[in-house]
Amino acid sequence: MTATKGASETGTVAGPTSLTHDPVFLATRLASQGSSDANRALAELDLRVRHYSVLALACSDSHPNQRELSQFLFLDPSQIVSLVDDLEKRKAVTRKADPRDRRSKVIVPTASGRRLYEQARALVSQSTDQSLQSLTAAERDQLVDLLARAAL
Amino acid sequence: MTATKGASETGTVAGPTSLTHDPVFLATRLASQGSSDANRALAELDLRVRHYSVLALACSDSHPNQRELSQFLFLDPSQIVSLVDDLEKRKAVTRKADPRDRRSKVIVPTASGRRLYEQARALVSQSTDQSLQSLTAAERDQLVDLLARAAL
DNA sequence: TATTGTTATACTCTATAACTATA
DNA sequence: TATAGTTATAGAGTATAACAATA
Repeated sequence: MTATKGASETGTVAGPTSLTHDPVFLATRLASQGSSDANRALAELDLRVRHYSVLALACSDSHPNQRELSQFLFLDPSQIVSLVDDLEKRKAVTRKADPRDRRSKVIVPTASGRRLYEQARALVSQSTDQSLQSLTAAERDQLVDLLARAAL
Repeated sequence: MTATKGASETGTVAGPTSLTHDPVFLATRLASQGSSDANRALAELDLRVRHYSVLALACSDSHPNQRELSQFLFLDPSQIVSLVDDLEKRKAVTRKADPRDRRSKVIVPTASGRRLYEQARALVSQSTDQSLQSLTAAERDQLVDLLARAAL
């Protein structure tokens, strides 16, 4: 049994607590709820949010190597290995040795990897709209701005 | 080796990505960073954020039973059992059968549990200040308000 | 019959250390 | 010596099902 609920429910613990004013607790709740929803949405592409994050960065213009992915995603290098392994097995990305430092492997998307990313992005976007339906567009922008300054 | 970094670093993936505008991704990063810091701060009390959350709700005026804790914290009922077991072992809370429904067990703090909570709260508060040092007090209030409306 | 709490179990995620190949 | 990636492994967190007590 899972305890995850719909977006606008809090369970029956109603009264204000120190937790309900704690930004880290609230961020954890949003992350848990949002990731769970996004995982459900990505299931039809046989992807998880972790893989989606790696794929998104591979498709960006930053041409990240595995160490950079590790730092940006707060994941251990060994976890990146297995995520990239998975994406490589399904031909969504390849590891390309950096000619200037052959220890370093740049993760580059294949053509089908880019198509997969676009499909996934649409699904995640829908899922996020759902998770944040209680905010107006302006409030959502404000939230993104504040979160980016706090977390990036 | 852990990949968690200080509050103002992003690693070397600099360019804007869809991820850097994704509220769920950003919340996940803040949650990961903030919880990691809070766990480190709580270590001196031999507490983890999970236990702290349960203790905080037990010390609130909502008098939660285990099912309510489960729903509010997005944790499985079986996980609540083990968290409450831990807190009960160290005499911070007790399980009190609800006379109106004897299946239900209300989690109530002991006197020393309340003292533990106050100590923990101070540590978590400091840790959160650290995590959110890049925001002004007004911005932080705004963030809490938006997160509460999105996540509660 | 349905619900609360509990136990047991399997699965995923995370953290740590040791190794290799390059630098 | 130090760093990028890899492997192996152990520990923490999560999900699922079955059960006892109570409603």
